[in-house]
Amino acid sequence: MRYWLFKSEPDAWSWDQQVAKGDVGEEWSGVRNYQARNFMREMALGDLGFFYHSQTDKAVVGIVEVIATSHPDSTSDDPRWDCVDVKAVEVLPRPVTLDAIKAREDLAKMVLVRNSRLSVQPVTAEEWAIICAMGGVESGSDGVS
DNA sequence: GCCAACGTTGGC
DNA sequence: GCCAACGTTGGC
Repeated sequence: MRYWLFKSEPDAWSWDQQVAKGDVGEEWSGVRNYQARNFMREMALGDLGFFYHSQTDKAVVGIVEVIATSHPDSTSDDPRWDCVDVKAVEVLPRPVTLDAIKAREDLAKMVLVRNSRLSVQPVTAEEWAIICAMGGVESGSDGVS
């Protein structure tokens, strides 16, 4: 079981829209970057990810779960592009801002900090636990089914 | 709205 | 296969 981070502009696809989809979830479509696509191809059912709002928010706002492994992106005719499906699992009681993340020594190596442009990225178990704690998520690394 | 960083494209 | 040009992303 691995951890990830999905980045979205709230204007394009917001956490609220994700929540509104419920357990049906939604394709994480529109990724046109090989690195990001390759990470999605590595994802397994039940993997968890942070939902990050870029631009106006710049904060981790929720947790999603992978509910379909990599498949062709329905929004592209180009067979190169795949994506997974995710569903909203839990909102962060307190969103964790980019500023707060950057302020922490133990999160300095996060991809979010180091390569801000990558839209789908891996998160270590340590980083996951720290951000869950910062966000006020009780369950942390387990039990969010 | 600007600009830096980065990825992709296309000419050679 | 290199590299310049260009487009896009995202923080500020």
